Amino acid sequence: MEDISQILDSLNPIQREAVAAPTGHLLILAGAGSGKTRVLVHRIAWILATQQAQAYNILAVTFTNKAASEMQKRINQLLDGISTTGLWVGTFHGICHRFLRMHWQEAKLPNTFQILDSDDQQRTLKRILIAQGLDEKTWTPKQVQHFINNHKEQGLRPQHIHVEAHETWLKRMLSIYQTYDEHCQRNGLVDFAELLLRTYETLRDNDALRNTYQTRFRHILVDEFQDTNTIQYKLIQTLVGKDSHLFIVGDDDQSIYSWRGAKIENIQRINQDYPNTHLIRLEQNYRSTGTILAVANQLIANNKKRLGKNLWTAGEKGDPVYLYTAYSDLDEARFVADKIAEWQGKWQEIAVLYRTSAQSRVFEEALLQRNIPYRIIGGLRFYERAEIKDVLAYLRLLHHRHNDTAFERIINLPKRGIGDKTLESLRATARQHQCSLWDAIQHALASQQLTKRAATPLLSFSTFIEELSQKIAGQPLHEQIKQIIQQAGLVAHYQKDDPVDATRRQENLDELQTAAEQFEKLYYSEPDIISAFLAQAALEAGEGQSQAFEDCVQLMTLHAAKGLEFTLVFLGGLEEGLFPHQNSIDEGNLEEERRLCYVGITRARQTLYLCHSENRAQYGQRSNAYPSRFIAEIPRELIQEVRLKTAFSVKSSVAIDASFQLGDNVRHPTYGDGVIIEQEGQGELMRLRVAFSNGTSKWLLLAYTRLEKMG
DNA sequence: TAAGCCGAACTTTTT
DNA sequence: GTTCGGCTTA
Repeated sequence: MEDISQILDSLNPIQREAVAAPTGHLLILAGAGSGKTRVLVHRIAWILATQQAQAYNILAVTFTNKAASEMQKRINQLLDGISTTGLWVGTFHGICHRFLRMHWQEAKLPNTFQILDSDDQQRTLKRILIAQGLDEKTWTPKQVQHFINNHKEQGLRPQHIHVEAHETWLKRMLSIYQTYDEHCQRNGLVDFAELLLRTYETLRDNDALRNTYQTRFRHILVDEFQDTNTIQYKLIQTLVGKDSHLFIVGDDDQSIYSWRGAKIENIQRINQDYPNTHLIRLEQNYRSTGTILAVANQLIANNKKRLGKNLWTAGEKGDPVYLYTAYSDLDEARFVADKIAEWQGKWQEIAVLYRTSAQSRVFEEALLQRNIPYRIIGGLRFYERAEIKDVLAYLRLLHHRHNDTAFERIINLPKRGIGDKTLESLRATARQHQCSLWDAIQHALASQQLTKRAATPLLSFSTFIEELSQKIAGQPLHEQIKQIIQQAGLVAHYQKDDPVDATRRQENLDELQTAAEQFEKLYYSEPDIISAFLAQAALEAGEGQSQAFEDCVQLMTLHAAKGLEFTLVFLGGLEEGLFPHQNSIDEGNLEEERRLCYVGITRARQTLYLCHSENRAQYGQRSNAYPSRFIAEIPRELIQEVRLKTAFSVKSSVAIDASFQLGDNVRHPTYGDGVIIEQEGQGELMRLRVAFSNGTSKWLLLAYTRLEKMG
């Protein structure tokens, strides 16, 4: 590239220092909104433009597909036509998958190995547990899944785990782990954690291969390093050769995934493991107002375990941060929705953030009532939807008859009269012959031991799959999918199963065909497009819903908000027990909750509303709630409390609004709208009987209730 | 075999 | 208060 300066010109001095740093290991502590992605992208462009290395020598790792594609896109923009062929940008899992596809022999995998997603893994484990005759109450698939993934993420195989003779629980767990691994190996299945562990082990044990990659990757860039788990860090360490340079970007204050195995210690360990690492802090924030940053800084300063960092901005102080004390969760939602309704800009500039997904419902209802379009981020993703997984299971089985996971999913979908009894005998046959369930059908039919009632549907299923397989052979991917949906009669099945959901499912199936068509266009040169498509479906589960409604208020959990920014942010449910969550309080994990709050606050560009409620319905129970300690940790002078303009009674206040009269329309934070139908007593002892629109009526002591007088 | 009823659980979730 | 999964009944 002729114009190297263009890569540096748009950066501030510290960003420039990071981007143009001489080779050597670098740790960039990048605060929220400090231009983290920008620095990563410009660093890659800088390396290429100054010809320190070829694209082929660079590896850039991210945590989400979104971040990876964003980075790839921005690199291409910046380099404007200069080839980046050979550059590896992807998620840990994506990169490991690629590696294992290339080196399946060294990794001791079949070249047709399939990825087992979380759901498939759980189903597989469930079958193993049942096969071993274990009590489902004591040995839940979920618990076992957690145990296995947890150990794989620490790089531990069953034989590495020390067990004492008396530890029966652990012994049994290890034996299940072992059985599961053997099952996967036999059937060419690789779960998410295995992608990483297998790659690590292959590189560790194969000197030639390791040397090749260590020599190749002269620049290894890692984003969101505070989120790496043990095996991910080990993998990185294995890739670092004597001429490799680490460029690590992270923010210890934004580490919010310890419950998922992320080790915040990794970022603190870098200096020990690579003593010559140069540390650079990016503290200038380009996102939020001075006040919002002050609030964030003050809050996070309460954490003890920090590398330390203070965000600042050259911009304005801006609005104060608002605090609204709601009477109930409904009132909180009403307030938020009313404020949103006043908004002059685009809906998509607004986010409502909360600690738990269950909180979204009241916000949804309030927004729905006001006809404000919204979108919930997170939840079930496209390729995780049952109907999508059903079709993909057919596709899998049609191309790999011995895939038992796929087989189990669709053997009786739609209903073919093959029930648990028949299936159980098939499983037994499969175990006995050490074969797949598909082959077990042939054995079972040949042995003539089945009743006619069981044999007939099995035979027709087997014929159906064979015929469909011949029919779709050689056809394009989207056509195969179309045929599967039609021939299997899936639409009719969903219609019968749940007529209300059927339309939505149908739409998703159409979407799947479109997605397949797009995939074909993009990867037309791929030799095995079916496998590639299936792998992508597992690794990149896609968005929750289509992007059709672009301009929407965004509702999401704080975890889902990481990395995003909005002009106007509402942070709801700041209550003890909810945020910080009770479990975190009990586990003494308050610092992570505080970081989560810090993440939430730093999402806001211009205006931030903090909300808490004095009363909240949870698990169908209504109870009192107390303001979160995080509110108390923010200096009062940075906060402006919001009060209602309408007449309302104030608990323990001197002035009790006496303007309530018979017949007045009122609103109660918990019970909703109503009319005053009786009145007795005076002053603080005044009691009002209110008939609510839900049909109930209640006596309310004015001094202790929170009634609002309506127009 | 399949539909319907009842009891238990319930933070966060990417790959 | 909802959802999921297991158990019972037709």
